[in-house]
Amino acid sequence: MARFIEELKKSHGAGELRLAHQGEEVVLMGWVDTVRDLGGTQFIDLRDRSGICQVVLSSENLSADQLEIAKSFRQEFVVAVRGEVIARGGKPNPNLKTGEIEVTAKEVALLNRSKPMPFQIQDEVDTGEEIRLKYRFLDLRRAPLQRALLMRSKAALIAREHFAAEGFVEIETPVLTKSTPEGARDYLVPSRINKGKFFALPQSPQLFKQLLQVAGFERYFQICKCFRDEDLRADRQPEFTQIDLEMSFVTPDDIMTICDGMLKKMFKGILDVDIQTPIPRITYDEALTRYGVDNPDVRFEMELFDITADTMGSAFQVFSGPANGGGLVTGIVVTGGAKYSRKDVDGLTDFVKTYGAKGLAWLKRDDGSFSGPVSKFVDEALSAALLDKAGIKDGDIVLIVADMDPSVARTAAGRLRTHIAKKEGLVAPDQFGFTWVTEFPMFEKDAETGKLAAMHHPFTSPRPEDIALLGADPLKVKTRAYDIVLNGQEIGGGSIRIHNQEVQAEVFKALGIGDEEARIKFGFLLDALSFGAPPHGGLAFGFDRLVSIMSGLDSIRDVIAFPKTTRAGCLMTDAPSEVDEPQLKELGIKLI
RNA sequence: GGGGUGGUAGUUAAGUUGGUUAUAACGUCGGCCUGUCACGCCGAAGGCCGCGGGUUCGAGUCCCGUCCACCCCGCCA
Repeated sequence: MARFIEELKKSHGAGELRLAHQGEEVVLMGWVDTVRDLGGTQFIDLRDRSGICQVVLSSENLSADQLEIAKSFRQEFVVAVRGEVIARGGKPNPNLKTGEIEVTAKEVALLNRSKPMPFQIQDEVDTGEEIRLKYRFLDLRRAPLQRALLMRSKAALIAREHFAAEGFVEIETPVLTKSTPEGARDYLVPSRINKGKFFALPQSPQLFKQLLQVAGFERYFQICKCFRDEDLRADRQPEFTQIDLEMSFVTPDDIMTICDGMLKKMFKGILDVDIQTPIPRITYDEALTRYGVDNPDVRFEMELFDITADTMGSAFQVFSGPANGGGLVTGIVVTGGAKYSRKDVDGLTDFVKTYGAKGLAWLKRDDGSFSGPVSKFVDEALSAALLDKAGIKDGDIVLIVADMDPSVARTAAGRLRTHIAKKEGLVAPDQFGFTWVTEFPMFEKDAETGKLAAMHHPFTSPRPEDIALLGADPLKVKTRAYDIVLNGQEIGGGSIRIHNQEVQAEVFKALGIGDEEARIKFGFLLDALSFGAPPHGGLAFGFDRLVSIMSGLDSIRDVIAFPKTTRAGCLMTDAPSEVDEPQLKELGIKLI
């Protein structure tokens, strides 16, 4: 074994060998992917990061001692082989990139054994995620996960190259920082030296990157971990990675342009996909009107219609009630949807109910007439609206959501839109649809307390023309904020920030944050704004989401080397775990 | 916090109305095999049916609770 590694160095990746290497002596090291022992001749597929190559082990080329070692090879043993690349004696294997050749072993070594695998190391694996997460180091041997992490690495490199070329400075910000009660729940870290006090892990480096603008760096970026102690989803992990940037003396357009450039390079460099730039921009209001959501999937049409005005006189209370009561009557037309069974529509009804809709009204169009339980309510106004505004045609179904709360109707219809697109396969898997969504409202009303809350964050700059509205009609105030949306997922967001302490004070006031409270929570920021803060703004990409979409994977867990479960734990390390009493005592912490 | 799906050999699954010894495939182990490539053939081992109660003569199967994984709503400035 010492002969390999110390004297005989690995010369090639197993997956790199081609007919051009014919006749060369190579040294391969890697894992035994499969063993095919025919008795007198034994074939193994040797796998390393680069791929797979067939190795021939036979008595014709190996001594008895060596042959005995070869016979001991099992799946996932770590082995080394010295041998000659030859053209396949048998037929080529079209399933392997190295299928034209094989390596005739002249010397072999067993570098390490392996226990039997908990699951097979194959590209397509049907093993449950629970067992794969427990043995994550084995799951990561699989080619799809290797590809995803290699892609992630490449994407990070392209981002660094892009921002470096644009004059950005990469600066690290603290991981142990101050808890801020706004926003997501903080992960807290106790301080041994300051008993009873806690650091918080950053939800984002937001304030620090603004302070770096006050410091005069003008262009900052960082690829950094962020932490949020909230419930998990397929696209949400408690710790995740942002590509974070901030610039001075810029408009929203400047920032969007810089980000367009990064995305263009990434998609070209990694997927060889050309993104049309500038990426289209629509306002928040337009996104809601056309798609019902602020993260629209723009890869397909099926836009929402608004028939509120057309149903005011309807005899159907489900429509006329909301239509006359400040609500909304909206929906979508599914082309060819007349084929839907009652059961299909029931399923869609259950779907919209999860978003708070009371139900789903539907009408089918066939042979120039409407059918369905609601058809008896189709008066002239509704018929005209469905034909002209909604554009329903023979063979279609129209799905309508009406609600006294316009946002409930919009959200339900909007989610229904993407739900059906997925069901009907309206989007190709390798299709990418980008859009910017701009001019978000400054505030939204908290459903429980009725108080105003910052929609983005309280440092977001209102549109200059809306500053006067801050006191008078805050819900009308629009901001210089923008989200970048890809395939219906928010992959980044940012804004121009407030650089003027009077405006900042007004925003705090609108949020019901008093002077004293503001000073305690954000005193350092207000301080900084008072010492010549330049106009500035920025954005942060959700790096995990971006990579997961690029790699065509459904969950960001698949692009994170060691992800956590939906209960925010790690099945491999068993974190989080209990700690010893002395450790708690040292920190001055007592469990209740 | 709420809703849903699932949990049976190492892995993936089947398991009828509650009924004898809980099946299969892959993997593992042993044997045979010199051109296989998901090698093939023969044989063997391998089970806390997630966990805890309950109903019953009898529970993988029915009931209650609980844990875990995943998906969704709420939440995520």
